[in-house]
Order: sequence, then structure tokens, then C-alpha cells
Amino acid sequence: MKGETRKKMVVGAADLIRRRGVNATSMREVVRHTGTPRGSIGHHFPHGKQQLVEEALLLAHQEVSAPLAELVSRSGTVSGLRAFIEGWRHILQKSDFEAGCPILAVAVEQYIGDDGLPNPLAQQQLLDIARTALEDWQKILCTGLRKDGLPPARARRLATLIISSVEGTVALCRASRSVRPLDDVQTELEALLTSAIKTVQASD
Amino acid sequence: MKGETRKKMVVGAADLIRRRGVNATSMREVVRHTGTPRGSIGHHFPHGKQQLVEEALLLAHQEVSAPLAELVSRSGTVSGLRAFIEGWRHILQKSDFEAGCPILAVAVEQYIGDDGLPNPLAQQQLLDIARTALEDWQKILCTGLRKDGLPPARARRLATLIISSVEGTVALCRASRSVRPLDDVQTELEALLTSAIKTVQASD
DNA sequence: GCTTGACTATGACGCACGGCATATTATAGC
DNA sequence: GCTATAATATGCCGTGCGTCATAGTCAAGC
Repeated sequence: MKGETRKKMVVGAADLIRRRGVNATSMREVVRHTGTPRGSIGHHFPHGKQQLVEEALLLAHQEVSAPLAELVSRSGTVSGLRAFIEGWRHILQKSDFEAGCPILAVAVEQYIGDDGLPNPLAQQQLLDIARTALEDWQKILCTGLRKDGLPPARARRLATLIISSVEGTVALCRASRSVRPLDDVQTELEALLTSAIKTVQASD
Repeated sequence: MKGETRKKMVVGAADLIRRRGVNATSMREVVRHTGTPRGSIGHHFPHGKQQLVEEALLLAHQEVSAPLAELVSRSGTVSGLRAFIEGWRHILQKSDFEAGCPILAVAVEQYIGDDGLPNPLAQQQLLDIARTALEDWQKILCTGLRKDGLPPARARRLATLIISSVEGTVALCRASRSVRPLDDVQTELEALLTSAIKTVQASD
């Protein structure tokens, strides 16, 4: 199979970044964890760790946005939100609260380059990917809410609130080793959304 | 001055963890950054980096919870929320969006010990501190909301939503190098809170 | 003044890291 | 079958890390 090893490395890197963050994820650990050959790193990823991390982040981005966009356009914003949250709940529980969102990890730590020093340029590139992913998710929810009739500014604010609170609550769940924060946030967000949609549709 | 150097180290560690996370913050960098003597690390922190990080987290915990508790009990929950958010806005802007919440950083990454390997025990201790801090902040808001008349379950859920969304949005702001997410979340949270309080007080 | 204790300075140790070079093996294409 | 190219294996390099040991400094207390 062509590119089999490469893909395993990207997936393994994403999984490790979920659990440990970027800096605590070493290339050696990636190949140990995935059973892939160490010598192939430089072959598949000539730009080194930075490249591997970037592809892992893009993968994590897609794995969320693809089903989210699907569900929002097919079954509505609230259904999309439900699936979005359910996805995170699954990741948390399956990993015994050890895994979270790799995008958030990048936004919270500072990338340490190959020379062992913080690399502002590399960090900026990773941040750009993180920003793009977060904006993409938000945009999906935002357009869904606008289709539900909400005014643009309100839709944007609510979409921001959703992304922020879900990302934040995934971290809370890891700290408390419980899904209760996620449950609470889900309850409030769904109530808020349905109320906002109902209100604006009643005024039509 | 007794304990001057020690305090500078803790403050400097907290500041670096804000910007870089735990793993990207080395003890050598702390002493470089604070102008404190390297040889004093082992003297003031015989348990090493773990101890220094723990004290930095406790400091960050207190620096938030003390004024938050004050304001919530004195001027009400909404005022407390406003100050809470304002504090984060200040940290973001003063650092040009490079600093965030050290508590969140601990919840998102996995601590790498002195042997260069993940140390589950040490990580658990750091997570406990993070959990305690987050629960403390939440409890402050929760009791405030209950004093505003909200039923216990609702108060808890709203407090969780506030902490989650603000922590999450601070990370979003770092990624987008903008305070807009924080502004949007603030708008929605304040509206949600005042609405919830007004509703429950009208039904009295 | 000298001792005692707390604090500071400095270098060494072992380790894991990312990257690279080289050698070896598999897999095409023809 | 042979060759060219992709892929894998493995060891080395330099670096920064956390920790420790040892030596030096400095301020009280008597």
C-alpha cells in the first residue's frame, strides 16, 4: 500500500498531540507508537517535525468539519451542535479523559523547534492552521444559524460562543475526569439556540 | 529581602507557562527571564521543576479567584463576570496575544518529567491543581447566581458555561490575534445571565 | 572575629531530542 | 533480469534539558 506508513504517522501524531500537546510529542514517540520505521521520517516529511504536526492538525480539522458541515446543512444547526458535542464526548470517554483537541493544544502552547528553542515563525504557521480550523467550524455553525433566520451579528456571536465553550469544556472534562461539564454546556447551548431560533421565527 | 528571589521565580514561571505551556518552560529559561541565580533553584525548590510549576499554578489560581470572589459578593454576579473577562482581555492585549491561562495549559498538555518521559503521577498532581482552580472559580460564580435566585442546577450549568467559554475564547483570541471572540462571548454571556436572572426574579 | 547557616555560583552527568548521513532492502518500469 | 527509484534501517552529531555536587559568598549572632 502506497503512503500507508505516511498516513499512520500523521494519524499517530494527531493522536499523540491530542493527549500530550505538540512539545510533548516527539517524532521518536510517534514511530514507537505507530510501529513505523524511524528512518522514514525524513523521507516522508522532509521538513521535519513541523511538517508532520501541520498535517496532523489539518487532519484533525477535517475530521471535525466534514461531518459537522454535513449535518448542519442536512439536519439543522442544533443537530450539528449535538453531533459536534457527541464527537468530543466520544473522544474523551474512549481515551479515559486523556485526549482532547489538538487545535486547542497549539493555541495554548508555544512550539519548541529542533534547536530546542521557541521558534516564533514555526509557531505562527501552526497558529494559522489552528485559526483556520476554528474559523471554519465557526463559519459552518454561523451559516447554519443564519439559515435559521438569525441576524448575522447574532449568528456570529452564538457560533463563537459554541466553539469557545465546547473547546473550553473539553479541557475542563479532562481536568475533572468527568463529562459533566460537557453535559452542562450542552444543555445550556441547546436551550439557548432553540430559544434564539424560536424567538426570531416568531417575529417573522 | 527574604524570599524575594523565590517569589520572582514563581512569578516568572507563571508568566512563561502562560505563554508557552509547561513543557516549553525550562527552569533555565525561568532564571534567565527573571534574572535570578540558577544555583538557587535547588535551594528554593528542592522538589525541582514540579514544585515550581505547582506554585506557579497556585499563584495563577489565586490571582483570579481573589478579585472574582470579592466582586461577585460585593457588586453581583454580572459585575464579577465583567471583571473576570476584563482581566483576560488585559492579559491578552498586554502580551500581544501571546499569554493565556496557565491552568488551561496544564489541562491540555501532558507533563514531561526530568527524565524526558511523560510522568503520569506528576501530571495527575498538576491536573488536581488545575481542577481545583477551575472548580473554585466556578463555585464562586455558582453561589453568586444562586444568590440571584437561580435554582441550583441552573446556576451550576451557567457557571460551567461561563468558565468553559471564557477559557476557550482566550485560546481563540490567541489563535486569531484578536479580542473579537472575547467580545462576542461577553455579549452573549451577559445577555444570557441578565435574562436568566430577570426571568427567575419575575416569577417570584 | 569567627562560626553557622542560608544563599549563590559553576561545572558535570546522563538523557532524550531533531536532524542527518549512510547503508541496506524492496518495488517498480522496461 | 536489471536497473533506477522509493522506502527502510541504524548510528552519529550537536544541543538543551533537569538534577546534582562542590565551592564560594554573605549576613547575622554571640
